[in-house]
Amino acid sequence: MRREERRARILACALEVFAQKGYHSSTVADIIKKAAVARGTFYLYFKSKRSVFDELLDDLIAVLNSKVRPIDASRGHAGVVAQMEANVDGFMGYLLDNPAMLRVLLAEAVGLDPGFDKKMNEFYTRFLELLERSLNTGHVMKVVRHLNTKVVSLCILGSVKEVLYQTAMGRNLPNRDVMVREILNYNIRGLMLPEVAGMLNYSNKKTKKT
Amino acid sequence: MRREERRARILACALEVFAQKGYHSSTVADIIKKAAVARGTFYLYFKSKRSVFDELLDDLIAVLNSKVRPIDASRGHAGVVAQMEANVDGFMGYLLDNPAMLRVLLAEAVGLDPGFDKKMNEFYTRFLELLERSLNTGHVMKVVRHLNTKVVSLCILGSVKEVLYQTAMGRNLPNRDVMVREILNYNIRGLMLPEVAGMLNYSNKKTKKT
Amino acid sequence: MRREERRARILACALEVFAQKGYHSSTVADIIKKAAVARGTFYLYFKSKRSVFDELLDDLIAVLNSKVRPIDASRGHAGVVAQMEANVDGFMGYLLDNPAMLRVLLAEAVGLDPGFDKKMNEFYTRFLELLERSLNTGHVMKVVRHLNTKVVSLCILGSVKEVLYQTAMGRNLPNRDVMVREILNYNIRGLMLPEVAGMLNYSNKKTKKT
Amino acid sequence: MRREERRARILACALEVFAQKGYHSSTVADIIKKAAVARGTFYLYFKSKRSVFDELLDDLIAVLNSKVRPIDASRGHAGVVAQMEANVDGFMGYLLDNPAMLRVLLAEAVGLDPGFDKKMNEFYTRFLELLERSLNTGHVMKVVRHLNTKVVSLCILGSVKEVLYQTAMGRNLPNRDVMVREILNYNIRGLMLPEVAGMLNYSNKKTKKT
DNA sequence: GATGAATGAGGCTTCATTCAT
DNA sequence: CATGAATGAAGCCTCATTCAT
Repeated sequence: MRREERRARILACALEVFAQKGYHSSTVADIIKKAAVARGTFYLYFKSKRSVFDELLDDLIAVLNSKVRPIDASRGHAGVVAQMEANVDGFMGYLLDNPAMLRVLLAEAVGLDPGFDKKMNEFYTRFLELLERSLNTGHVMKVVRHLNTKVVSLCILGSVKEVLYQTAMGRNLPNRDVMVREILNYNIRGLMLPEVAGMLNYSNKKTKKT
Repeated sequence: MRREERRARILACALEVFAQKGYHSSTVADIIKKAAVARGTFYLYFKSKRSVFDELLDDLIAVLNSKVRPIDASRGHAGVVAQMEANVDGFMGYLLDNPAMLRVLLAEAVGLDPGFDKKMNEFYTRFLELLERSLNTGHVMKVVRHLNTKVVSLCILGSVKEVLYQTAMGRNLPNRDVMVREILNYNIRGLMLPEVAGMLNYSNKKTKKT
Repeated sequence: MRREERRARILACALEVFAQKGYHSSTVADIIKKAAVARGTFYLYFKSKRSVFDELLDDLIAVLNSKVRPIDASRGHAGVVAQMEANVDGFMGYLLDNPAMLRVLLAEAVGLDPGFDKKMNEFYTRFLELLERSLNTGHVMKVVRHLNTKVVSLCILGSVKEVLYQTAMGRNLPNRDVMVREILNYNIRGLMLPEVAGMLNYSNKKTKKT
Repeated sequence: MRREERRARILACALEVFAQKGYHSSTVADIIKKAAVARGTFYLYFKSKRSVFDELLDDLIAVLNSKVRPIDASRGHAGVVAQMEANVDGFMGYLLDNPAMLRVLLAEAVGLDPGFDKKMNEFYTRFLELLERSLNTGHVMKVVRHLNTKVVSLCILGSVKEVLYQTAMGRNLPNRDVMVREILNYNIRGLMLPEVAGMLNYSNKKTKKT
């Protein structure tokens, strides 16, 4: 009991420190100072500085994975949108409520080293597969237009990530509800008025390239 | 002349090293080894390891800034799309042709330290302002639907960045033309078939929140 | 307790090293080798190589300051001489008993950098003010002849310093008692026989200059 | 001709630089910048940074040696004083007219390394021998009182050096004439009024020591 | 378990000197 | 001769990790 508390305290303090100073600039000294434990104690609970970050990221990934569910297209259009909303809202909500986690995920865990890159890659892959599956289902159900699921899944992911990333970096943005609604509308409808978009047949145009 | 070559060689090698190992894991030793120059030579051309990265990033930012132009909505719908394509293609094209730059921008320069964060923030701010202006113009010209320009600009930026980011991380994706086309279509039209999207009036729904 | 011992050990070894090789030629490697501690240990106790020297000098200055007291002329001629002797003997005694300190003060701390120069300047200023005050008092008490206290204070200080300095540089000199006695007599009486000195009225001569 | 000029220019600039920043803080870059010659040129004229300092010091020592002559006591008391004055004035005058030399001699060349220490030692030894000889002669001629020539020679040297040293360190002092006169009076007469000094028989007292 | 002192590998930078043009 | 680019040895300091108490 005591043991788990101590461990959790260190973990929580490490999160704060990493979020504030970044992984590389954070020292074990920073963490133990904030956690008010001795240096040796830190290594009693964790193998290394790196393993603490690892665990934080693993926990975060597990939580986020639980926030997103594949979309069941059989429940009608409104149902699809509701599920999309639930996913975006769940994912964003958790991170916006935990700004330290947000920073760690989108700023500090990026480009750290090949090991982390792999972990992040797997994490995103799960989301992307889920998105692709949802898009495919949607297409079959005549809800989603014809599109390249691989690329568009990335676009969807990117639209959510960027809003969160810029939030983490301190950009001044509307509140959560507005952000979620705008992201969903953007994803559902794109940018243009339907009558204009309908006039374009960009998708059939031959794109010339260098 | 010789002088500039030497400098460029070191810069290029540093770019490779940074792209491969990340800023923090890269050492001056790595760079000079790759460039086959002596340690002192490095410091003859650059003030510090940090200043090399700085310069690489500044150069990259300058190039990318030149690749993107605000959209002139007065040239008709097709013109707008062509300009969007030119922007996306120019931006992505340069980075896809320079994978090391791509990695540095989207993976290695993220969360490095407050100084770099500021620089990146300014860089993205310029793009976002440009996007916002374009969206506003488009809205006035009755091309772009009613939307929150701040949030949607981030979505647009994010959709491009994520495709590039995952490319940099080695995800297997279609070729450049397909990616550009899909990104544009995604941005113009969103995900859903127009008839379906038209049935939804999500934007008017009251979103409840915790 | 152990902690202070360790610190003192490093400090003592650093003193030896500085005395032997001079500040600039001494490396942290030299110090830790002599102290038989690891590199990191050194920095556990001291901020930098410079700070060790700083501390040695500060300690030395504090000790030396305590060795010298202003002269109370009210205790008669013999009393004045006794106080002069106590001062010279206390000052010289400590340094002659600590040859490393002696070398550091008079050889290694000279012309190191503006920061040290300032410290040394303050140190000497305290002595000089004390000397000036004593000379003034002595003059009022009709013990000390008419003289320029500023210049003569320097002369007194210099006579002591030079004897110590040359001792530090290895010049073969008489033992401490003889040195103290000779310095005192020199300061009290000057060089010449009183009857000769009395015949001169040099101080009234007009000195011509280029 | 040209060759000697260039050499002299470098030497002069090096002197300025050494005087201003000290030997260790001065870099070859500083010197060549001030002299406006190329790096390679510097090494065309001098073997090393160290050898420049060496030469400066050697030159200075030669000049100073020429300024001081042994005292011929046969010319009467006034003559002795005149010769003392000539020596002190010559020595001090040159250094006060060349503040850079002054700083180099008394601040920068102190405790540099064993090689310089040796050179300085030889330099001072010459002076001290000269002083000792003069004192001995003076004693024989019944001009100088009974004293320990070794120690008192150091005192004399020290009184001059300290005044110069503190001048070099920027202490505010009277003009040259006053300084010379005060130093001479101090050396001839000591501190005390003759009648007081005469009452003391300090030199016969037994000095007790630890 | 808990502590915190000790460790030492490893990184960045400086600068006197050399050498090809 | 003059130049200045190139060199690399050497020094300082940090900080993750270990270990004796």
